[in-house]
Amino acid sequence: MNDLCGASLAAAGDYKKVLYCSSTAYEQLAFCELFHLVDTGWRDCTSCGKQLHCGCIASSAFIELLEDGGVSCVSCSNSLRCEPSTSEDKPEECGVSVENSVGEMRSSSIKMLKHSGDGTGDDGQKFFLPSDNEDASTSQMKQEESLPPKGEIQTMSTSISTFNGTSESAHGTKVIKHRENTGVKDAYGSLVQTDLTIGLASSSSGKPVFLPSMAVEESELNKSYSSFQQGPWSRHVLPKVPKSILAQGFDANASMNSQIRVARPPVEGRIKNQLLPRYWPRITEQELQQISGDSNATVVPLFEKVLSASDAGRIGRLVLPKACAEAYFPPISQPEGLPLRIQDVKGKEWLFQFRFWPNNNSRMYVLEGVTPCIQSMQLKAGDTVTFSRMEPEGKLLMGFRKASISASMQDSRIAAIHSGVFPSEPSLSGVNTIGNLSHMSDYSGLLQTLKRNTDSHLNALSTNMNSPIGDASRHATEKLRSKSRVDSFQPDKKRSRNIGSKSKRLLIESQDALELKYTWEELQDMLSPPTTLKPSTVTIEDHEFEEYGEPPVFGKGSIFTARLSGEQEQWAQCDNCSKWRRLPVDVLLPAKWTCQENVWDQSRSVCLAPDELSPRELEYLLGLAKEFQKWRRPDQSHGATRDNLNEPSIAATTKHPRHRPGCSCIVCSQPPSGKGKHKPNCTCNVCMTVKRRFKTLMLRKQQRQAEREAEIAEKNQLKLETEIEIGFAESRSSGKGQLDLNIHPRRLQDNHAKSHVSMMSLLQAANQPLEIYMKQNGLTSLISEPQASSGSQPLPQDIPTVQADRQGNEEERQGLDENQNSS
DNA sequence: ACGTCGCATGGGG
DNA sequence: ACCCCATGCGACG
Repeated sequence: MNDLCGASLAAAGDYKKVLYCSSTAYEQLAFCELFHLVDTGWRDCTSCGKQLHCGCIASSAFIELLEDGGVSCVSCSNSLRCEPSTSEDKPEECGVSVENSVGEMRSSSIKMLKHSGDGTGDDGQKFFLPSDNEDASTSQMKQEESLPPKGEIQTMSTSISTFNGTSESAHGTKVIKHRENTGVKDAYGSLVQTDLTIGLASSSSGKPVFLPSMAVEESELNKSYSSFQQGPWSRHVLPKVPKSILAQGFDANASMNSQIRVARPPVEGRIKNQLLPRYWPRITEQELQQISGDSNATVVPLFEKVLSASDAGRIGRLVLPKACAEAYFPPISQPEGLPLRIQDVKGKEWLFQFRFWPNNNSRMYVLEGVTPCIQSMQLKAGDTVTFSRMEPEGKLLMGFRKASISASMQDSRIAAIHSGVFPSEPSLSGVNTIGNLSHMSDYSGLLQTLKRNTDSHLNALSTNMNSPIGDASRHATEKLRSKSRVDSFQPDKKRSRNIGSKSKRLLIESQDALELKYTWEELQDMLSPPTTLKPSTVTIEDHEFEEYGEPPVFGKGSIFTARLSGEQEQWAQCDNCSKWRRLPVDVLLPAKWTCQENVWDQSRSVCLAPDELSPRELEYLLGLAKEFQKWRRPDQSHGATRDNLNEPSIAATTKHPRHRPGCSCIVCSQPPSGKGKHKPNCTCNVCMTVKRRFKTLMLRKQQRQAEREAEIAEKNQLKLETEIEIGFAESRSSGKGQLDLNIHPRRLQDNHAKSHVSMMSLLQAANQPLEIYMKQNGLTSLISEPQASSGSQPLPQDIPTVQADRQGNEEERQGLDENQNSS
């Protein structure tokens, strides 16, 4: 366990002592929790040697530190003392079972902390955290474990709800707390107050940093990323830290106090030191109540298991952890075992065969016949089943928890890829934009983007990621913690684990595969406040918070472009002169960047150098970025749905009345007049769409015509040669023709005079490549020629078209198919 | 051929 | 080295 505490471990012994025998420092208590709880959940006081744990089932989340040095269980209200006692079997003493509490702690307003430096002018330490607007339901979804990354950022945490104010421990650790009402009710029905705590921490490098407790838990960010998407985002600027404090090199931090999912150590003595924490029940009080219903019975959580692929598969066998089976299920001596009745949450009783297989002089326990039950709960690999026991009758109960992170992980993955640092594929599309390094609306995306930066094949891996598994992140964190920093940058095949356990046979790529390769310090260094908005300032206890409506900016905002030639570029804006400079695609810029740092183009390495982009080109470029952002935040883009977001970067047009931003109709799909030119054989999405739609239109017309002809035939008007027409929209300023396939059939009647196409030519047209058709009709391009650039070095003729990554293209294809089907 | 049963294998802690 | 356990796989019906 030593490695969990990093440099501060030496103090552990003392702290343990303080923890139970002194009334002093909250942070010390929490610190002990951090390193100690990972073990078994039981702890012993170093002075009296006694194991402390509260046997009260409901109490494991909170304790209260009493003024006289005692500890009080919030739930059972037992006041506990660290006095030598012989009654070890009685749960009269309450340690704290807050094994997960730190990970659950949430700041409701500190999102980014910036430490003010140690007087040496350091300004690089920033800690961003997103807002935490989670509600009770998201809180319920989480499972967590809170362990600080070893040797990276060491934190301690407090979760004492009674403390409010500023304290300074004998070790110079400063903790400032501010209490907020979150509006969320805890399992006891009380409003949850969030204690916003700011602590002084130090990094392994010895540099002090400020950070909230959330920062200790990267996986938390993954798991609850969806709740992070909304602001505000805050930055806390702390006053200068006295060197006397810094010299302590000690870690404090911050924490919140909330109703949480708590890992409960085994309730039965015979197993308490054997059961792996991964099996500890993490059921919440609410869930327990759900299970027990209105009855007065007590529900004792026993254990839980993350379903493996084979557990959830069709074999219908759920492998039980050996220790759990032997501890909580009836003893069996024959492999055939016993039938076992287990009641589910709905009250339905299931009959399973509880048995074992002899295995290497051991046993492997399984529940057989679980398929119907698993299916009725709609569980799949990665979800968690929980086992409890109703007391006093002893009835076995089972519940479940879905792997709630799946969706958000998926989304975040998409988001990450769309904001990819290094687009890994040549552009397939003429018009897509990637807001590279732009506002990150989620950390998960950010983290994965970072990951992507160093591990390009991850993308391929994550493509196979069907269902990220909740528990896996815990392992990821454990792994992260146990790795040296250097190691964390090395390729590591062991990382491709999954489903909370250990087989590489599993098909599902877990979050583990997305494991962070950056420490929080490194990561936070890449964050800076959003440049677009002025923060509002709030002062809490002399501490100033800047609150932003936007997430922090990761690195330097830039725009990725790709030309039809396949050439990729990146455009970034100078912080001094605001000119946009063209950069290599693989450049990662710091948050602050100026022309002077433009080492890639000496002729534009000073602000005086002229803009490479004409105003018009720039407008277009920014339009792309803007559209991309809208796409990233569909809720702000007037109801755009996934379907019509497939070509997100299309600059706005008003070409047709029903156009909405994000509209993927063919009219809107075309770049604005004067921008871009696609070759006849271009297979980009837009052109393919044009072609498909053209073909569809032709077929429809053919169909309509056939119907009409049938009518005509009925009327014996045999000689009528039917003509229908195809409307060609007048091109805009360029005067070149553009295909307007959005013309409503009815409108065709009105345009009768324009062009007439016989049935035969129609059929031909529908079956020949579009470009041939166009050539025959005097059309050279779907998209008109670009305007001449006004810049001294004109943009290549194919205007930056921003690239689509794999995911984007997949979505596009899907979307196009949908369009196709619905049209 | 296919599903089930019982065990075997082997990765990983 | 030992144990756990995810899942592979042969035998069987």
